[in-house]
Amino acid sequence: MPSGLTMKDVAKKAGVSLGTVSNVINNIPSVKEENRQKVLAAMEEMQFIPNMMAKQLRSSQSSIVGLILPTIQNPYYAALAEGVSSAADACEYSTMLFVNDRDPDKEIRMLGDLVSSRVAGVIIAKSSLPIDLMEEYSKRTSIVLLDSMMYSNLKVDVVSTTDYEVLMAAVKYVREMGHSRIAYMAGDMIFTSAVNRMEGFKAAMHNYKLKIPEEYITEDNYSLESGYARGVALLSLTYPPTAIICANDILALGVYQAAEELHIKIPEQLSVIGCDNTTLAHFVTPRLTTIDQQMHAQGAAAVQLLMKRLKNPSMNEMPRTYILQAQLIEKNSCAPVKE
Amino acid sequence: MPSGLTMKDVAKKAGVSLGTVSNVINNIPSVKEENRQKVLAAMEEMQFIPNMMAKQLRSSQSSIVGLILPTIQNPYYAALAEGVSSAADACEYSTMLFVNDRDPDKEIRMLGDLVSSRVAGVIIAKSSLPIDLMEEYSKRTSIVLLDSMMYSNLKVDVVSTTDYEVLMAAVKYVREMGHSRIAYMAGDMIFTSAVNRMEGFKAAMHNYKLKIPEEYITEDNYSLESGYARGVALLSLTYPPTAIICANDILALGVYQAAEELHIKIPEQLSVIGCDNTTLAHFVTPRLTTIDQQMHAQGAAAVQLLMKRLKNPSMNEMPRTYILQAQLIEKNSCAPVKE
DNA sequence: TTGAAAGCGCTAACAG
DNA sequence: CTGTTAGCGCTTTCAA
Repeated sequence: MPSGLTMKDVAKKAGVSLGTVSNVINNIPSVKEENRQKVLAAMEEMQFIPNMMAKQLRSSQSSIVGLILPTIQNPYYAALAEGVSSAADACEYSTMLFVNDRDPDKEIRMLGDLVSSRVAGVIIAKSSLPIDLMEEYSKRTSIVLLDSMMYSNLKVDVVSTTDYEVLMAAVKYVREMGHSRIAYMAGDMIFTSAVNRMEGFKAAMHNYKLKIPEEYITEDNYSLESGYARGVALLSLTYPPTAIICANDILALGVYQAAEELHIKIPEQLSVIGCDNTTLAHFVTPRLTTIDQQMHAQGAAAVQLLMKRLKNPSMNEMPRTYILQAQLIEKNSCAPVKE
Repeated sequence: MPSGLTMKDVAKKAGVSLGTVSNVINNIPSVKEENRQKVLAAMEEMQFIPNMMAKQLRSSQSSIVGLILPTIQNPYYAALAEGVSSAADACEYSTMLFVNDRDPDKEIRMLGDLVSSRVAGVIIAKSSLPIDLMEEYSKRTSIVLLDSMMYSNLKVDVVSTTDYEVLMAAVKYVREMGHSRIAYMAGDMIFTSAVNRMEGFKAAMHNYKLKIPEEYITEDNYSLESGYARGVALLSLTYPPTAIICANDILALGVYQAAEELHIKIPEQLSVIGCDNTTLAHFVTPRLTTIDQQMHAQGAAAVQLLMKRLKNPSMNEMPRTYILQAQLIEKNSCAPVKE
């Protein structure tokens, strides 16, 4: 590819100095209008496109935001990515996307690459970075974490939703439909959101003075298979739950399949609540009542947090937390208990 | 953020010259082992992370691949993005992601940004860039197009699937189940894949000497609403189709909703084929027979094409086309016609 | 208001 | 095999 013209070429053609061209490009007002026009004309004519790398190297500031995700095939992370990408775009930043496949080594390498690229900041979802590395890297770039492990005392910002509260709301929702045998299907408990949700669930059950049989709480991965297997197990109990709250929509669909197989009707005989409000929730029958995690908004919030730190580097060293309101989205998978 | 140590600092600490440090970092074999160790030790101790921007500026070669998509919330593009990202990662490239929201102006700006960043190459899905701009940009960076408008005579590489053939296969599939009233629900006809599929459909119908009533072919956007509306219209005809082939899975789900509303049973009374093999196809009842577009593989192929051009810049000026095999994925939404 | 000049951190010749 | 040096294309003083 042609290596591209430089500002020097533009300057020559416009008959001004390199500095003036720079001033025009950066909208420095002190440029004489006549010269500005000359430069603009030259740039247009030569189809000049400035070299970002040189600009960023020289000014040692980047207009790139790094984003590290476990995957992007899950609509949940896709929404996050779009939130980040569009918010960054609105601030004239670009997004560098890395998918780590839940491989901790890849996560480390990718974060290293991002630091190496001297990006403005990095947003990481579901980080499981060892705390010493997180500390190390957080000294070298601004980091915003979404639903990751707990890193106390580190200067990393955090975006999250009201996991605790919304789980309470979910319990309340089915409780008020008369349910008392309520199960919770959790995901991987190393992440903050999982922990908070679990606690919200337990607290709500406790408030209602409802017993939680040991078998009603399960922890496993987020797959359809796991949802199905756990669904079958739950529904085969002597006292099966009449409502199941799942840590994501996929698990809930696994429960749908388990229920279908056991000829248990949803929502008449079993209420199901999912989590994430993915498109899936919309397309299954019955439509799945689910918890909206506002991933798009979370992505945008993460970018905002980053921008704040960049604009004010001397900002309070304290990490900031931005908490969004998770919401129960009422659809058709829950119904009052029938006696 | 601390601006970071430089190779100069490393050189000083290791007691060697800047050049030697560079040689160590770039694995130039001529470095004396003793010095290599000293440099490595110094880098380790100082936690040195090289500055990519400087490296890329100086060597005027980037290790970034640009990716422009209409959206990433559609699993179809998410799979593509993951394919690109992971293939790029395997080649030690990073991915810069842009989501243009189907806004042509954004697409132009984003491509400009990418060229400005002097990325190694750009992969664009569903490009609708005016041909003159495409020509202009294709001179300045390597471009690989996926399912875009036709740009003849331009030096842009293309990745696609066997759209024509697979549509023929789809028709064959339902034809052999006895269907003869087969409708095709198309998408936006400015893109190559849409054109090819349509032609494949018509050719297949022609081969089977089947009539295509005018109402059986519709063109509109890819939304659920459109699928529903067109589904209702088709199924309300005096001679409604017994099989509907849709240009994507979402449309097919719209047809599901239309059928449900009209109390038409799928697949007993109506066969439906989708396209894209998104997770949705897997989760609906009955599972949707669909066409797999291999988006993940397409993404990886796009990266390969780029890599080939980079390794061999003097490569044949001819644009290359990489065609992947689309596949009909048989699930449960089609059945033989009942008389 | 502008031009000249000094680098940003790195790579790649080149001499030694 | 290593050190020195000249830039990559840009921003940013600093004088003029």
